[in-house]
Amino acid sequence: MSVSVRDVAAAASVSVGTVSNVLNHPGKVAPETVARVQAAIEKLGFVRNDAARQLRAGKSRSIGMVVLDVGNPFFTDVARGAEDRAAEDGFTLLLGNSDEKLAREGSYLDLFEEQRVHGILITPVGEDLTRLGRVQANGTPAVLVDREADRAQFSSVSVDDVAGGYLAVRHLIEQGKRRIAFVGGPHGLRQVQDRLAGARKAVAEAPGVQLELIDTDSLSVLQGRAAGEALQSREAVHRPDGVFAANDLLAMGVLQALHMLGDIRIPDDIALIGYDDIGFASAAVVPLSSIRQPAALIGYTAVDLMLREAAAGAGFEREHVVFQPELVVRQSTSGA
Amino acid sequence: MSVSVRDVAAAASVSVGTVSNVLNHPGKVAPETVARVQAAIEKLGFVRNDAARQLRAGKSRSIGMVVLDVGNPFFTDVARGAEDRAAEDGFTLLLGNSDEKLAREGSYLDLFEEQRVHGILITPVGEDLTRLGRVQANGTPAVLVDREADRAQFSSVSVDDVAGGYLAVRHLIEQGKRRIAFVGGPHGLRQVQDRLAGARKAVAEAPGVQLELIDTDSLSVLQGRAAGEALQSREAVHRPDGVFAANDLLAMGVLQALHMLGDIRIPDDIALIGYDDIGFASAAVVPLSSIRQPAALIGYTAVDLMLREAAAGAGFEREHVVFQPELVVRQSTSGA
DNA sequence: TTCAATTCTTGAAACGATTCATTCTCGACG
DNA sequence: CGTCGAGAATGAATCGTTTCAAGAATTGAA
Repeated sequence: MSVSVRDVAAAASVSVGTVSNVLNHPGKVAPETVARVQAAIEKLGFVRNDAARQLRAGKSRSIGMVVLDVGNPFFTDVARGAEDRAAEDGFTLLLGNSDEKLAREGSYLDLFEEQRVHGILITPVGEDLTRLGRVQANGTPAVLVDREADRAQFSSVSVDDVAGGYLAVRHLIEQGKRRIAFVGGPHGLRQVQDRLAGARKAVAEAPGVQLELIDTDSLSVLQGRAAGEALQSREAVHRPDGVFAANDLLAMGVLQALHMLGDIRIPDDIALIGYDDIGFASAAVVPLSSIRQPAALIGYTAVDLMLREAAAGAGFEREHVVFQPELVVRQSTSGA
Repeated sequence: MSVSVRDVAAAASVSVGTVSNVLNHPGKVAPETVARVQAAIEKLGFVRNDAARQLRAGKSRSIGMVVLDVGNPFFTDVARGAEDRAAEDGFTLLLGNSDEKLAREGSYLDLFEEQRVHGILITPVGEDLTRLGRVQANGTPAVLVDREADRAQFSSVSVDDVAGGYLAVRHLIEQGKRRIAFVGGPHGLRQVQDRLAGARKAVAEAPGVQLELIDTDSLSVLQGRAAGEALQSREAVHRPDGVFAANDLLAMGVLQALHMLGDIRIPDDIALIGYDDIGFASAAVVPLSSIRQPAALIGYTAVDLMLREAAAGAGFEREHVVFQPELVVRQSTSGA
């Protein structure tokens, strides 16, 4: 059914080895032979069988990536950066979506292992990285994205989320806000923990400022809207006057709820700041203040580290790149 | 280096065939043997080599999908639906991003062919589908997504874009708008052509209404912003009073430009409507009217058709599912 | 004319899982 | 007591590509 090198070899009256050389080391083959083989390939419509190729090579030309949420523009931006770097070296990016679920994350890791992927980029759902450690021990380099852990074991590319949380809440406090609410969850996510830790730090430095936690099940617009509705249904005096959402999707949900259902003024009654600075943040009902992370660069760098680790082999010194987040002020916190 | 069935077989004192049976047809193996083999698998940390598996099987358990823009939530929603359907049958979705570029589309098709993918879902960049036809002829079913073509050759799942364009512009006209501008491009994209055709139809029905075309290089927020800035810099009398953008990203860009840079009132001075009804549309500065498409369902259905075609084999009667778009009115066209 | 040095080409041996025709083991039944 | 058959297990052959040691052909120098 499918055309193989054998068929091409026969059609061009050469050996299979020569066909393979034309494909992979054309310099080693006489020009006219190359032409003849290529004509045969063209004529027969030969397409390399990647499975056989990989079987022989022992490793694939793909890189596996698992993100928390493909619906979040932040992660698609990271993936884009990763894809760019991968393409530079002829690698393909396989993108998996864990949806913040351990089970889905696990099944992508299974898949990637079975595919003998060249390396793995992952934003892990939980704290437990033993599974990933095992993969790594078997020779597949893994790089943590947007998350730092056990520095000796995994390379990582991250942004200082504690600093980001601090920036966000300090900014709210500087705007005169005193009753701050942190909207986010699940708390198993390191991003959530760190951003909250930064928030706590900023609050601790400012006497008289209170911090309230409003938990969500995930970092989605829907969850944000639910949180916003909860706030909106409270009596005005019991509402916070500043809200820090763990990411922009949540923030946009909160914004929708507050703005559309209620008569709450933003930022006068409640100031709102998000995290990630996704492209849509600036186009929101009230343009959203946020903490910017260099998404594409994170992805690019992660693949870079991974490829370096793969090339270096066993005794590789793990690297850790930490970017600094940046405060972006828009109308949702600054009425002017 | 890597553990193979052979190693497992040796460790469990059985033959390789038995190990394979434990993996694939556990019913054919005596329970105690299954246990022994599984213990060996566990102990050695055996992971199936997918390349070898595929080589033998001749086809992979993956489905390839090429979309125009992963940054567009519409397509990630479609992909999500596709992934769901694929997962139901144990397939994996490989997601490629053509970025509206023929070259990138081509390299994904190459990749998918080499991977002997089970089937292909694609929103093609251009008009020329001969390449895709060849792939299809080689036994890999291809389903067109959000695009209908040569009905005998490819199955397709689409939305009636002409109807959608018609709905959008008729709505603008009903709001009393008379000088309509269509923002979109490149015109090589069928989506753009059809939506424009619908717009033309609506304009043709309404005496005295003019249609102006504002071309863009792609369907992105950035391009939309450029178009919006161009409009904004015109003298008021030369501006359109209704704008139909070929998708929501463009519309949001236009909105940003008009709203932030200028003193143009929306919808009073200019009414604006987009297409796709992405989640962010309702959270825009001015909540955006749009044409809704059942994104996830489109993806789900596309995989469904593809799997049916793959199962049926050669003499398969192509199917064509066409969904109807729906007008969603928000403040950007209806001041109330 | 011969020999050495290049430059090309060859074809068998891997890679690792799956398949399938065979062989082996029991137990039941006549 | 011999035979038959179901249930288990076996292992060689296979998928299609790449690699690599070895052979063939060509060139130039002596």
